[in-house]
Amino acid sequence: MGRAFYSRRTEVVARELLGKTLVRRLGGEALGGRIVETEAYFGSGDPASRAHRGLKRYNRAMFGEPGRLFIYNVHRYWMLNIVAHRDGVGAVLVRALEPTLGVEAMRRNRPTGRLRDLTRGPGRLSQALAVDKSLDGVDVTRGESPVVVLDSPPMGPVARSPRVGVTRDLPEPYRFYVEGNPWVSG
DNA sequence: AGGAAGATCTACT
DNA sequence: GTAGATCTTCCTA
Repeated sequence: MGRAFYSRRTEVVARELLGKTLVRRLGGEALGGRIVETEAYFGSGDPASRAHRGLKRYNRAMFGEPGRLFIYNVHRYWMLNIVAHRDGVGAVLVRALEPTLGVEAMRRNRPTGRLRDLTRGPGRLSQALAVDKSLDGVDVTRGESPVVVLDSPPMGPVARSPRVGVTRDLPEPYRFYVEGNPWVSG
């Protein structure tokens, strides 16, 4: 997907990323899968957002060019976001994948019994794809990047709900997911 | 230098 | 279904 795809309202991009294929290039292999769950986060008006209290060193990617990764830590995990906004500030948290590529390599990164637990949830997904802060700012619209997003056919009915785990949410629901998909968290 | 928060996960019961 | 671990970053002193 190109720059124009991400240069739209954050919630539109969050909705349209469902079904797309997220690919992580690692050691000559391609790992990843179909995006089945996302959330939209905004700028100063969003109390749950990392951008809420203004520009810091660690969140500068979120204020920048759409189509770049914004990686940030919570507890001991890394959250993978793609910067997406038209006016203001925003990013889309990728919360879950249905694994389709490099399953063996992902299991090496994140040993787990159940395939279902491989990429269900933002922390698990980042472990399986070996995502950490070093990928902050990577441009996913460039073909040679270590993370890219490929267009893919739609997957099924989309539902929305309040965002997961946030202490202070917005009145509108900003979580989007593919209804009934086993890799959706929660 | 130390404390607190946080968009989580695991391992119990 | 709930308690506790764990780590990066920020804030205050």
